[in-house]
Amino acid sequence: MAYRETEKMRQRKAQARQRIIDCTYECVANGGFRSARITRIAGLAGVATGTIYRHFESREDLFAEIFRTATQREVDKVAEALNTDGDAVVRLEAALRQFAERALRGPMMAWALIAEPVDPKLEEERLVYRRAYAELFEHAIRSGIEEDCIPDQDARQSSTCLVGAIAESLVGPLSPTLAGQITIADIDKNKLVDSIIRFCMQGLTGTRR
Amino acid sequence: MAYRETEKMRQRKAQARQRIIDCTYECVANGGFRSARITRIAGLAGVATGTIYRHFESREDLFAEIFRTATQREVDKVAEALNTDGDAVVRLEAALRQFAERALRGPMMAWALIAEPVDPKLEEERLVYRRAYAELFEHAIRSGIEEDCIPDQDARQSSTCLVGAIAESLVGPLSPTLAGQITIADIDKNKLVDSIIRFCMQGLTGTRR
DNA sequence: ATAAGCAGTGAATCACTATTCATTTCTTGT
DNA sequence: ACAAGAAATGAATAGTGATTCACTGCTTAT
Repeated sequence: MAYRETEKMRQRKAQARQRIIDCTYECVANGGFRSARITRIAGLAGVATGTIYRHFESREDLFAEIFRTATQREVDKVAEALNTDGDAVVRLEAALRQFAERALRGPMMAWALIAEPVDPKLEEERLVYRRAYAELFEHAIRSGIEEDCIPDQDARQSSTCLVGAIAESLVGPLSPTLAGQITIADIDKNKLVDSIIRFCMQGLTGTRR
Repeated sequence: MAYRETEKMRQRKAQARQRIIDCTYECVANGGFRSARITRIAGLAGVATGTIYRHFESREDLFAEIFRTATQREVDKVAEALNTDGDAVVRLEAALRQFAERALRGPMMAWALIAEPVDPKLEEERLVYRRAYAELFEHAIRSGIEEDCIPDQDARQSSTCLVGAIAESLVGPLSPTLAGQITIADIDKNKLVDSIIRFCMQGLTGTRR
């Protein structure tokens, strides 16, 4: 025997893998999934195209990992906002705001995750994550119903509507044709976020504020 | 001179064109845009692949026409529902119901139009039509505000939320993996549609019913 | 019947990239 | 220094399906 995997090698490989992930992330954050070419990613990461395939089964697989990592980060942020103090209404507002504001801060990545047309495998991931958001909201709505600050309703259905309303409201502002050209002023952003939230909270609580 | 286009020829060509359109429609209603192959369409229409290109610039072009026709039909139905008698709240409810029920009646086509990942050109069309729906709703909301049956609000924003909420609520039930396997019972459909509408109307009016 | 010109044909081509794999380069233990 | 194996390389390949275009066959007016 002569060669055996050492810690040094393990680390070096892990670094390469991470570099590939980072560069893919950068490519996606820059132009979405569709325009992210393997050759380009390899070039950025300073490896040969073949090397990518020593770390990932396929392009789709690599993308799926990026998708999951990036979306999980967002889901966690929303979960965090839902875990603060206050009644369910306050927490839901905070969560919706978190979601929308983060999306507007990284519009291209948000678009890629929320609305870019993607291959079936990624689309499946997307559905999973939309459900993940919906479930977080659903849970909060249920607490709200128990706490009596939200009227009784089909929590699951309402949560789906929340996800849809916020996603749709963001698609326009996030769409790359616009995002590339127009810079959305902070004031507009705030107005946008406020009015999304108002609609959603009215939908939930049945009361104006 | 010898050959000159006659009425007979014009009609024959128009028929071929229509056959191509019909068969494309059928293919899309059967498996969405992505799986609709030119060769298959040509086969169904009883023409050679090359003939398709005598009638349409490109595959994308053909699809765009199908997309526009099919979506316009839906938009018209919604517009119709909004044009009946009654106050704005009643008319909006009718419109939302129309939208949802028609989608559930033709789930694959609805999915193709609303949620299937498509090429950029079609995606652009889709955005246009989402705006078209939103504008119809927006107009109705404004009348509602004038009629005093809907409280003052950002009508444009609310209309976008309506489109998002209803689209998202339908995406799950429409998604082909499900649609192919599960048949959605009429009772479930009614419950689904009712709860979508309840959320949306609460979001608009700020009152429970 | 004939010639001019358009419509239809479909096998061959093209375009596009992800993916492969024979080869090279590097790492390790003796 | 060397041999055994692993990792990296990147030019060549492959898969896919839209699109082309040289040719065939109709239609029309004379």
